Amino acid sequence: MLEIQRLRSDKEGVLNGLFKRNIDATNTINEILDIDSLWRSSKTELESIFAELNQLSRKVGLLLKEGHQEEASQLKLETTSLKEKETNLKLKVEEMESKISALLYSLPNVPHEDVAQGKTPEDNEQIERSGDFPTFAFSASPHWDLVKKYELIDFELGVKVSGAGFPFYRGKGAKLQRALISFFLDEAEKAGYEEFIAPLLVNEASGIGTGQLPDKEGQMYYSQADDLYLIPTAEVPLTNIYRDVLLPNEDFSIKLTGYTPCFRREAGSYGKDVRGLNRLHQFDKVEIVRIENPKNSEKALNEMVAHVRELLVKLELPFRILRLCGGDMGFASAMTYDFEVYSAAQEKWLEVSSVSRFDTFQSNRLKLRYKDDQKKSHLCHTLNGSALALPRILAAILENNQTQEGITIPTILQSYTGFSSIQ
RNA sequence: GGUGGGAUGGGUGAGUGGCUGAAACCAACAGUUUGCUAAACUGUCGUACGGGUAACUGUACCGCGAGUUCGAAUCUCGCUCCCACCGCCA
Repeated sequence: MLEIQRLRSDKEGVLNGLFKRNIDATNTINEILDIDSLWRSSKTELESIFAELNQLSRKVGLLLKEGHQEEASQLKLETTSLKEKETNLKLKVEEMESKISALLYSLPNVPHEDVAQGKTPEDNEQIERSGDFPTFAFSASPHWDLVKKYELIDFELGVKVSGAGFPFYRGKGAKLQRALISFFLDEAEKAGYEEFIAPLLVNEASGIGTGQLPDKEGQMYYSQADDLYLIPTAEVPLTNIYRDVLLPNEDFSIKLTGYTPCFRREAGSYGKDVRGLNRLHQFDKVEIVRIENPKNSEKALNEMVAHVRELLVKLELPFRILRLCGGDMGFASAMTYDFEVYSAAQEKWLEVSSVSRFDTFQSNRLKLRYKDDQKKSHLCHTLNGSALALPRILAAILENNQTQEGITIPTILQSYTGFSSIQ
């Protein structure tokens, strides 16, 4: 949620920023500011009524103590009209407050100044492209054929037991999955992130904290009997550790990581894009999360990008890094880098990581703050990124490393898998 | 699922209708003392919003939401969460 102070002080900047998302928020912001100024004057008036009532009550108390019954009941009468005014005004103030917050919740984050305007993925800026595309002397198979051939993943079995998008990993497929998770966690640990095993179901407050709720509840699985949501990413439980937290000083850098399954309903997609491992209802992911002083968040973002980049280099996968344009960024993000690996048989780029800074957008909802040297509190910055999402990595490894004899496991993973190829 | 008990500031914990935003202690921070450390002493020590250049000031907040009352941390009702014991279960 944007800070209302920001709208008050820099309306033009916010409007221009949102324009990069192709959103014209002029009406919304004007409405917010109109209500806000009315709210402030009403609030002041309401508080002065409270002050008056408080004084009267105090006087009544004193009078009664001294035994002046008559004068006390006189004063009591005076409060009735005040209380009536109070009730009406209070109602109005509350109405304004909920209107303002509903409008504020509807606004996405303002893109960082370096983010380009744009509408579609075509408008994303390529920052880097690395690694060579593999070439094959035979006709390369897509991963959904490979996993069948080598009995690594069983989609049909998943359909039987759960439904489409819930595959079984089996044998060396399961082992490879486990190897990737361990590798990613170990790398994160080396980079200074503390590992967590997080709850997979979260409450409503957590969903609101990281921006999934309200609005995007359709994307999450929901257990009605318990009023809990299945996490779409570890970002939700990990970041919400710091909901309602006031850090005692300005010297902090919090780095968290965790592996979790992720659950996404992802309604409305079909076709080749969702085939095989490309889009699942349940998938595995290692996430990295950071809570930073605003002055360090740019540095933190760069470190995270470098970290994810290094993972892809070690896995020997051809990849490219994109800085998303305004129109392609997520609701809460101020800047996002997407990582895509090239999957050689499908002959296309697959998104495997998204690294974002949210600035104060999440922390404002989370009420996550720190105290500066002057003991004033400020909102922290939050960041997160996938490091990495497993299925498409697996798809790319399988497709890119296939030979006519089998699939070669990337060297870095071999100590984790215990085998160097899949026949 | 059943039966009890509880929820007060960073922590422990006092407070059952009126200068109580809240005692006391601990922790923390600053200072004095000290060769250093420790101890001792002194002081500071919640958050949010509004007004004010500022000093400051008004209001709200004692799990959440209603209610009673001139006045609620304190009384009433509803809800949530936590703890203990029993049952069930990995």
